[in-house]
Amino acid sequence: MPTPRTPRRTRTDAERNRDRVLEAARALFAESGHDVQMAEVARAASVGIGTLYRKFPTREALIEAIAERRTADLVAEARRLADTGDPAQGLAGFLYHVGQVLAEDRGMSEVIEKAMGSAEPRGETREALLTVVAELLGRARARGTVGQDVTAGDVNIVICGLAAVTRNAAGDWQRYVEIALDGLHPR
Amino acid sequence: MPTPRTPRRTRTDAERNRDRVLEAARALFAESGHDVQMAEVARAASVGIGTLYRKFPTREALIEAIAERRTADLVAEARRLADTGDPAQGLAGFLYHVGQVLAEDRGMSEVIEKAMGSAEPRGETREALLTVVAELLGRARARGTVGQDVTAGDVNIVICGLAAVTRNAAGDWQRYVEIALDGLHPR
DNA sequence: CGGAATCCGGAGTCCATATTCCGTATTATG
DNA sequence: CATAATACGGAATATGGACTCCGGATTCCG
Repeated sequence: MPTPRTPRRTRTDAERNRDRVLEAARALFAESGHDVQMAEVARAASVGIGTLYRKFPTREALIEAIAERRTADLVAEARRLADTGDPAQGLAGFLYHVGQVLAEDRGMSEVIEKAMGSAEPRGETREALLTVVAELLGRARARGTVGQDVTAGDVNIVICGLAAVTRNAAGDWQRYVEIALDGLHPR
Repeated sequence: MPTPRTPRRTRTDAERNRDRVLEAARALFAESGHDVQMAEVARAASVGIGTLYRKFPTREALIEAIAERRTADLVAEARRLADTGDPAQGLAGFLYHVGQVLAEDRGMSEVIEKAMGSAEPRGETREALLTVVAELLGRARARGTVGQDVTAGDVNIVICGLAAVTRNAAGDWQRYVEIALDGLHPR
């Protein structure tokens, strides 16, 4: 009789290492963007390169895993703001929040720039982000905070630009948000 | 008696090849950004790799040479717009012009994003660009097209964002310019 | 033309990095 | 504990691409 298969529990050290890698990579990517060397990630995680690759078979996979997480956080915050009735928050609050996050995370600014810009936002999380943003916009429009003619696409390109600004003129992103918000206001 | 040095004229084929490289690189960079392979540039220029490297000892040097040229063109156009008295032109006209150019030149969008964003715009041409933009802003402010509180830095970050938009959402950059311009308008 | 003086081409060198492989070490069960 | 099942580390390998080198081709000058 073959295949008695009793699937053991995942080894605790394996799980711990996975977390270490994720955390180290998150920090490095935030600091220097996605072109960090895999070896450096392994070192920062106090893990062998072999282990790193067992967890994430490809650099792409690692980047993707982290992008997914962080995007989910963004979505969560957007939902929170959407539910909060606070008029001062909503879309505007979200833009400031995104600016804050991207200014401290170069890797994410790269992810978001692409996600908001291009027409192929692979991954359901990235899709979810577009959805909440659209909802945020809907509320803002209903409240009269932004013009009736403002589209979701408009907001997306504003965020796309925001990503570039946080990446290159880290100190002035708030001013950028102000200008963009003014530009979206009903005339 | 050594060193009688009679410096010959540059060989015509050498000059021709230099132009070919410059043109080929411009086209390739415009199409795919700066991460094109040197070998590909040589091929496109119908020139050997050795020749390519004799003209431009480094990939950096090649990129720089082209960036310089194209930036100079931008400066020239800005000057033209500044001198034209047409109220409809000026800063606004320049932003549309930049959008147009960057939308068709990925390489330039990379250059401009950095030039307008960071605080170290190496090269006098890049410096000149900042200067004309400031002048354009001055006139727009005088004319009341933009708010009195708008600074040169504000315009720079707007252009920085524009670069990202042309690169990722090529179709919507005009809308971005509209929004930004609205955002800069006096309230 | 003749022969320097200059250039040209592109195979080959070199190096940085991602990714693989496998002998050991660690952990989960019974 | 014994032992199979899993995971680990990191040297070794594979790959991609920038840059070098030099014998051969061109062009300039008198």
